[in-house]
Amino acid sequence: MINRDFYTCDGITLAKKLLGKTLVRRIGGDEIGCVITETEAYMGVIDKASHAYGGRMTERTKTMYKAGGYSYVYLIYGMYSCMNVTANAEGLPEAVLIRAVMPYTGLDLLCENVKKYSRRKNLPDKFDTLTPKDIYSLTNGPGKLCTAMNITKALNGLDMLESPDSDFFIRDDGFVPGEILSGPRIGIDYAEEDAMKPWRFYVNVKNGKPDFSK
DNA sequence: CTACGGATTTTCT
DNA sequence: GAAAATCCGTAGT
Repeated sequence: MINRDFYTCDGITLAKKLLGKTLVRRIGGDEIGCVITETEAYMGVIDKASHAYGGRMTERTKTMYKAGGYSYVYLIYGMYSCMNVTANAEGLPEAVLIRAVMPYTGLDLLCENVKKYSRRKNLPDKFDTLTPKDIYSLTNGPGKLCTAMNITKALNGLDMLESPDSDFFIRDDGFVPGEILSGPRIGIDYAEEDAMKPWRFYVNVKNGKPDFSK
């Protein structure tokens, strides 16, 4: 089982370690499990792209200052949630944004959520005929994966360590990434010199099939 | 394939 | 009052 030490490292290290781990959401006794394929590191007070740049401490950002392994969920552009995991020790506001996942368990429930909460109009009537590429397109963005897994601000600040009564946590199901690629982070043009830093990490995904061995 | 605008509301200045 | 760690449909190449 993943323990606290796993999260007690800098954000860049954690962003790479989270690739291949399973984000688990339980709703009404059913489980949705999605394997993480893309992450971004936000490096706290020294990172102009970070909400906590310069030590900013507001109602929103205070959960970033928690110890490693807690959820940081916030609303972006008025309509989408973004899911992060805090990194490093308490008082160091580093975090890892989860940018994309691959649906693994609970696909039916996941598809129900997309139908209920997504603004997409061109959804197929029958989800059981979806190709791997179609399925991956339901969760290949930070807002999309939160819609599909019904992750909202109500889940902000929760401990992501696995426990029997938790309905939101991270688990190791044994997926091992192949080559880990990296590049600049997305949507942070305002961050000046930090906008170029290669702090986005991802595995290659071909036709909806990520580069994992198990 | 790329480019653009609209949706929508919390958060911070 | 403006910006925001985004997504989706439409139009153009």
